[in-house]
Amino acid sequence: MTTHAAGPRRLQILREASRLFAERGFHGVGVDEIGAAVGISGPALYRHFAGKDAMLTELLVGISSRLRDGGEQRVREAEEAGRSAAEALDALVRGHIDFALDDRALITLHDRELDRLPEAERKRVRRLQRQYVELWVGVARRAYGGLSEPAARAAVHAVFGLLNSTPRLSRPSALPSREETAALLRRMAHGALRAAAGE
Amino acid sequence: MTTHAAGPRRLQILREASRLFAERGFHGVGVDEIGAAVGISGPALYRHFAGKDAMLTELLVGISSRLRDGGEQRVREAEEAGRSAAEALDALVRGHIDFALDDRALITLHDRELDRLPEAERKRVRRLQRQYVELWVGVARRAYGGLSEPAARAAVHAVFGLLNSTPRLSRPSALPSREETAALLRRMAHGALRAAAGE
DNA sequence: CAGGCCGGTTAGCGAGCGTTAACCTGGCGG
DNA sequence: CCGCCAGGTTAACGCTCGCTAACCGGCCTG
Repeated sequence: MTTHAAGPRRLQILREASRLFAERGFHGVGVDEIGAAVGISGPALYRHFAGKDAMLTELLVGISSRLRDGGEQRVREAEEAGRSAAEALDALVRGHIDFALDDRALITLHDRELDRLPEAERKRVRRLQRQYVELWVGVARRAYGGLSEPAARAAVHAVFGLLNSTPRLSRPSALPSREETAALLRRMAHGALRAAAGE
Repeated sequence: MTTHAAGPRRLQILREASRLFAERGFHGVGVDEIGAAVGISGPALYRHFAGKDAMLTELLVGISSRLRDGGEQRVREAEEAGRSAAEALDALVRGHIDFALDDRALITLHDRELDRLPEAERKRVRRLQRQYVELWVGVARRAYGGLSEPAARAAVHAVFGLLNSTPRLSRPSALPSREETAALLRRMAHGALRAAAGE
């Protein structure tokens, strides 16, 4: 079969691989290094993954799915509770911030290494990403009046860039506490969206 | 000597190299490809550059210098004309937007491939980047009252993420016109900064 | 207690990479 | 007219990389 079974080793490998890929880029990390990071060496990885590409694929598909599924769930919950579109949008913002602050390496990979995937998998990831964007675009347009669809899409991309900026900071120690950072990003995201809609 | 002379060929190579590096990553592009992109093949590049690393170095040092120098000039001009800190900040925003929209490939490299530089050059580029950030931080804190220095730094990084988001769009054709995009980004940047300062 | 399989090991292969070497050519200055 | 040099060429080298092959020990099962 083409897929391997699950297991704690597998997860450990994925965690270390995501860290290394984020630090030095997909092509900049060798399989021996990934193996060494989990205490085994080199070709033993092939007992768990079909190859180096398969690791990146699994990481990117995983993160895109989690983003989209988490987003859809938050919006659904807000709607079922009868909350406003503005509140649903805030739920999306908070969810994305949690993700960006807790899984910095994955966020980095997510918008940096997509082009290193083989064609078929790349399409799959792009589809998930597009669905996530469209979810935001819909909610944002309902929350703010004067947003055309192209403008909303550009604005959403810009907000993603804003929210994903923290992983790029060289020393995270230079940041305020996690809660302060989250609050700051949340305020900025809403400020940016409000301004995009033209006050 | 270690440096090569200037020349149109050199610039042509740098332009194509930046495009290719941005598309597929530094490690994902071979020297033969870069050569082919300018109509010569492979090792002929070594008549113009000491090596592949030297091309990336020159690109990153160049862009970081242009950003910092351009920013300092704008702030200086604003101060000499007696304009407010808010206006100086707007000048920084506009300048950065022009850069992001006109040199998309370079902006991408700038925050994606820094780690592929040899240690010495990387320090040099980081120093330029830090100076640019500090320029923004100073102006932003003068323009808005309630911004602590760590918060201002995080906010500035976030705004960079926002402004640099457009190159990541798969098809730029999905964007509004250049002027509309610039205006949108400008509004969003100021909205985000205002919100960071706490209204 | 025998056997299979799970998850390791080391050795090695084949391709691709950046780089160097050796050679060539056309234009320009003395 | 001669020689030099700038700017190309192709061949080849050495290294690194992803991956496969061959082998092996421990544990669980029949």
